[in-house]
Formats: sequence, C-alpha cells, structure tokens
Amino acid sequence: MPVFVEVALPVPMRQSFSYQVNTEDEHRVHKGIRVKVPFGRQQLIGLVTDISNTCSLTPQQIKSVIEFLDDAPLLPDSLYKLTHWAARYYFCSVGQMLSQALPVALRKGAEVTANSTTFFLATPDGKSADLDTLKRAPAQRKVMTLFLERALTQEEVNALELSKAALKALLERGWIAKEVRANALDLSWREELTLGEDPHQLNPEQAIAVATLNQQSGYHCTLLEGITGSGKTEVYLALLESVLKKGLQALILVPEIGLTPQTISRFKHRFNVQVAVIHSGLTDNQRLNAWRQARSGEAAIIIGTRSALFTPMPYPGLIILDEEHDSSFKQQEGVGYHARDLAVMRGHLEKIPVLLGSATPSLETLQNALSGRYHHLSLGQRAGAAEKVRQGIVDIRNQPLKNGLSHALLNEMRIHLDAGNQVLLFLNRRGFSPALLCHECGHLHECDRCDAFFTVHQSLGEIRCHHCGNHYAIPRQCHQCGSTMLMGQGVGTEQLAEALTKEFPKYPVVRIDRDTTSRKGALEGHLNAIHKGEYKILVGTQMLAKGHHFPDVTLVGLLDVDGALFSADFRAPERFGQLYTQVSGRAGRARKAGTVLLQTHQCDNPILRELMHKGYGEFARGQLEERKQALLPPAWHMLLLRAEAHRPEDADEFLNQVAAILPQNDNCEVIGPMPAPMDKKAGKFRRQLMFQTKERSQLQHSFEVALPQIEALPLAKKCRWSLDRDPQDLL
DNA sequence: AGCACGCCGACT
DNA sequence: GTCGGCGTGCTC
Repeated sequence: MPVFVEVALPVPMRQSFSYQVNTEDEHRVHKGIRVKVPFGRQQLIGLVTDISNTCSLTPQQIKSVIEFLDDAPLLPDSLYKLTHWAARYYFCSVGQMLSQALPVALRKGAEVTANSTTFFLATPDGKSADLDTLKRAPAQRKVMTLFLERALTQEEVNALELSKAALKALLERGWIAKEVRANALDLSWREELTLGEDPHQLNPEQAIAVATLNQQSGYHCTLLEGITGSGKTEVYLALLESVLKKGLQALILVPEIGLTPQTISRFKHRFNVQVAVIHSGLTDNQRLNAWRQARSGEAAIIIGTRSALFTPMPYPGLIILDEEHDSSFKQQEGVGYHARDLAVMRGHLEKIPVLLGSATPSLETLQNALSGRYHHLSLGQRAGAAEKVRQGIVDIRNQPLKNGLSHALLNEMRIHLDAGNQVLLFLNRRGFSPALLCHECGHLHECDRCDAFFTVHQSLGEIRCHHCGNHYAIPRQCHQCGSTMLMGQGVGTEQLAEALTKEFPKYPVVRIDRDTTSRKGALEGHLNAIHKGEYKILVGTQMLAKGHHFPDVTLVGLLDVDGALFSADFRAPERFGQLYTQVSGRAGRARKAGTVLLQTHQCDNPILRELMHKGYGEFARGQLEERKQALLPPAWHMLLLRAEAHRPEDADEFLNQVAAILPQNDNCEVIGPMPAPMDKKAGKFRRQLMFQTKERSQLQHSFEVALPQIEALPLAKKCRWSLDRDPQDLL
C-alpha cells in the first residue's frame, strides 16, 4: 500500500501539501518530523502533519519526499497542539504558523541537537607564555588575557566579537587551541538549585502574592496588577525559585523594548542556572543554540520576546508574561498571533500556571480577571493616580500654538530647563488618525449615526465614520461655532524637534522614534547620552515611556492628547491611559518633584478627568463598560480583513463580495468596506472590512465556512489581502 | 514567499 | 540590439 504524507511548508498559503513516500523510506515516517521536499523549482523543508494511505491528487501531480531529517518529532506534543490550535484560530496553515514558531536554522535543515561544541582554550605553552612579548600586539594580548581566565566556546567568541586576526595569530603561535568536545547533558540544576544571591525580603503584599501563587498546581492564569515600582520582579523571582526547586523550567516573556541587559542579569544573578535568551536581534545560529538549550532542559530559565513563546521545554513549570498590555506581544506582519493569548493556551496544554503582570492591564486581561476566568492579585494598590506628581491640563482652545506647543507649556519648559533639569515631550503618533477638530471651540465632528468621531481623509477630501462607514465631504466651517479654523492634521516628531531647536538654542534636543533608532544600538546610544545629560529636551513616541528611567526629567508634556482620545482606533483611549500612567510614574522619580502637563482642546473630557483623578484602574473599568456598549473587543470579537489593490474599485468590490458572504444578524455584524485610515500607501489603495461577533465560537465557525468561498472569488487573486484576528489597531 | 515567464523603456 | 523594471501565475 502506498504511503502519503501531508507536509506543512513555510509558504504563505492556507494549505498543506501531499507527497508520496518511497517504499524503502516508509519506516522513517512519523508525525512531527522534518522532511525535505521538492516544491516548484525549489526544495523546502517542512513538517509532517499527517500520514495516510490515500491521496486525492492524481499520480502526475504528486512528488516524492527527498529526505527525512529527524528520527523523532521536533516539538513536544503540547507545542504541536498549540501550533495546530493557533493555525485554526488565526485562519492560517500550520506551515505559516510554524514558520513563525521554529528557528530559521531548523527550517534550513540544521541538526536538532548539537552533538559537540567547539572550544578555544589556552595551551600549556600559552599558559606559561610571557604576555609582555605581546606588547606590540595589543589585540592579541587582550584576547589572550581572556583565554587565560577560562576556555570559551565558539559561540562566546563570536558573541564577544573578538578580533579574528588576533585569534588566528594566537592559534598559529600555539598559545591557544581549538578543541571539539562531545556534549554531555548537564541537568544538575534539577537536582540541586543554588542561589547566586540571597532573596530579598518580600513585603507583606508580595509575600501574600507569592504564597497564593505557590499554592496553585496545574493550569491557572493570574493577573498580577502592580503599580510601577511595586516590585513585580521580586514576585517573579520568588516564584521562579520554587519552580526551579521542583526541577521545572520557566518561560519569561517580555516586551521587545524590555529585554535589556539589566533585565537579563537580574535573573542570571539570582540563580546559578543556565538562562537561554531569545530575541529578534540574534543570528540564526545563536537563536538555534538558545532553542537547543531550552529543548534539552539545560536552560532552566528561558527569557525572550514574542517568538520565544514557541520554545520547547521538556520540564515545563511556569510561564510569566511581563507588561502583558504591551502591544509588541501581537505579531504585526504575517500571521498576527498574540503571544499573550497563546501563552495562556500553552499553559492550558502544558497544565502549568501562567502569570500576567502589568501596572496597566489590557482590557482583555482585565475582563478575564474581573469575570473570574483569571485570578487577580494586586500590589501597591493606592487610590488615585501617582500622587507625588503634579498633574496639569493646558486648555489650548483658541490658543496660538507654535508647532503644536502652547505658551503655557513653553513657559513651564523654560522654568525646568533653566533649573538644570530635563524635559520630556511625548507625541503619540501611534494610533494617530486625525479627527476633525475646531481649534476655536474644541468641537469635534461626530457621526450622526454613531457615538464616534469622524476621521479625516485628506487625500479623499472626506470625513468618515469608522464605525458605520457614514461619510461626508470635509466641512469648511465648524458645525458648532462656524469657525473656519478646523484642524485635521497634527505635528510630527521631526517637525517638533526642529522647532524646539530654534526655540531653545541653548538646550540640545534629541528625538527618539522609530526613524532615529532603527539602526542597531542607536537607542542605547541615545539613552546613554540622555543619562549623561548631553541632551536637555527629549522628544519621542511611546518608545521613550517604556521602562527607561530618566532621573533628571522633571517635566513631561503630552502634546497629542486629542489625537489619542478621538482616534478612529477604538484602543486609543486605553493606550493613552497606559501611557499616561507610565509617564506619571516616570516624572521626577529621584528626589526631584515631577510635573506632567497635558495639552488638550477637551479639558472637561470625562475620560481624562477620570484617569487623572481616579487612576488607571477605575478608568479601565469605565472603558470596559464603553466597549460593551459599543460592541467592541473584548466584549465582542473582531476579525479585520484588509485588501490592497492598484485600483481602489477592485479592493472595494472584493470586500463587498466578502461582506455578502458573511452572515449578518443580531450576533454578527459586518462593517465596511471602508478606506483604511491611511488609505493610500505606496500607490496602492487600502480598504478594510470588519467582522464582529458576540461569541468567539461564532466568529470561528462563520469564518471557517466563509473562507473557502472568499478564496474562490475571482477578485481574491486581483488584490493582496490579509486577515487580522483580534486586531491591535485599525490603522 | 520565491521563482520564472513575459512584455515595455533607456543604455553599451 | 539587450538589460532590467515589476505585473502575474504557480507551487503537492
């Protein structure tokens, strides 16, 4: 009987591919192993997802497996299940999901386990050599000094970026030698755990949290809500200790920006165990190495960003996701999976506890905590927002603005700068979409059919409601006061930094945003310069808010509050609340009193009032209620379809046909198609369609039925389209 | 995603 | 005359 296999390949197609297995290879076939197969004119490596004796394709269509790369499944059963679950949830193929989940090196055919490690070590000659003979070769001398301390692996040598030439010279001299040693698996940490430092004394709150969490067994998900500086990390460390003592591994996920050397060393110093670090900056081989350490069980702690979620652990014990509200946990391109949601599912499948930590929890997690699905623990909960900070609102209605800056703010800046302090200005560009605002009276143009604001589409000359699709031409006058001073566009960071340089020539300005920090190490460099006081005025986006401490900053200004509060993006107020809470905790942390100033046209805005006076907790609960009223996530479930075409009609027509396929009733609604807020990008026109349902299962079921029909539409091939389940932003 | 085929503009 | 631009189509 012939044997066929289904293979999940790393190609962006929602399907698997069938191959035949040659008779002599049949004994090598197992689910979950890697195979090399012919694919078009290329050869690819994929994972066997199924084995059967029948195949619906004709013999001419089918090709044979070229090679079997593994003897046993690559992933533990729980991760295999997680991948399948995620593929179904995000409406993609297992192959697409795996291409995110597996280290690139494994997709290129690397061995799963390293059998040997290459070491460089000092030879007896080298040890007895006189270093002074290297006086004229400082590079060699430096390298040699390192090797006299201990042997280094090839990996370490690469990571330290030692001079290749010096290394070669020393090898030729015979002072150091290369040695390949067979790997012995060292799992001693599972038998006896030693601490690198004494644990800190926990305060009563922390102790209660740790005790509560330690009582749990099997799957549990807990939200640890702890204000900035309340010592969440100390709770993590105490928890890790008890998990590691049981001989179990822990996975720690942190936001992209949070994986600093300081964070890593905090964990490394406490426990004498191997820590595998996984982040996007690693080379393919470094990443593979960390993955192997985790998979073998040698690494007791795995710490990483989003993609580290898929790291296998033979002895799983705990998953911690820090700053769970951070949007970097949601993948933005390709399969848009959310590491937080998948971490919870992984905890389920592995039967281990999951801990979500944040000072400003996402509404999704808050809802689960309030409904009892998750446990809820609090640290340092105080009434009101950060008390030590002076909060102020600058009403900028009808005020002359200089590049987005009011007189009041400029004056305050001057006071703080002249006192020798630093000033931090935030421009919340992310999630920015212009509402139509009257600069004279502060009136915001609102949709007559929804409780939502219009979004300005400068290129189309129209204003449009992104909740119902209602649209009009851009009005020339304010509907409330008749003024013609209508604003639709804000200022950018670049323009602002330029203006500030002119306004305060004595005080150097630095701009921190995606553009100025894209180069590797650029952010670190800027931050160091800020700490040294080389810059006095700091201009930036959210990037600056996260986890960085600037002890000399005493004034924080938020300029684009209106944009954040009235964006077409329904998550904008939530994000603003998180940002505001973070920066309030930032200003004047060291002995110096801090001030936070908000510029807004809406100084009576209830959201703003609530946030400033009652703090994030109350604010977030209010927001949750609003989402329920508006049938938005997390109350309802959302799937966003984006389409892009050279001709806007194609994208529109395609989405119209999709809309006709999708069910619409009391529990399901379809909104759009409508232009994406950034409707024209690189000469292509972008349109989007929202599908929302009351129940999660309903979205799953309805769309599983609709998807084959959508793919069969002739227009589906004419435009580039993609799906985003639980979208983070609609922009 | 790759990779090939295919059909139009500025260069040795 | 061709090199190369990227539109379109296919991959078990």
